[in-house]
Amino acid sequence: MHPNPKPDFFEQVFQVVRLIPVGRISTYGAIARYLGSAQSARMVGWAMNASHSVHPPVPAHRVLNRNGCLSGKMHFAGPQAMQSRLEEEGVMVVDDQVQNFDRIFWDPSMELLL
DNA sequence: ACAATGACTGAAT
DNA sequence: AATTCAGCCATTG
Repeated sequence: MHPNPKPDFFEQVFQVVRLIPVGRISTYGAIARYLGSAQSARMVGWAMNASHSVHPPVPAHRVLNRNGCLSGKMHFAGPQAMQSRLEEEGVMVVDDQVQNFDRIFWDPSMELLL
């Protein structure tokens, strides 16, 4: 990879995602909003796409779209990798949709007041 | 430098 | 309630 011209945004995304507790999930939009770019949800997704080779690891499987569905599962090692990881953490997934979405939703701008 | 793309979202239909 | 439209902006061709 080339030197980081502006890795700030990605790095901030990684930081926040790493704070999502086990057994909880968040969304692209919520993270984007927390970072001040409410309309940059797509960039959060793009950051996740780049998060595989990042250290320390980023729990990208805990980031879903606003409907609570595993929109990014295709980008993991296997087609079921994302769901498996979530289920290992106690998150129930049915038909690519997380269950009890409202209950386990972790919103950084609400939970992570600074 | 311009056009297209995407792990999205909120508004409009 | 479900589907479509249009913005969003970093990255890539």
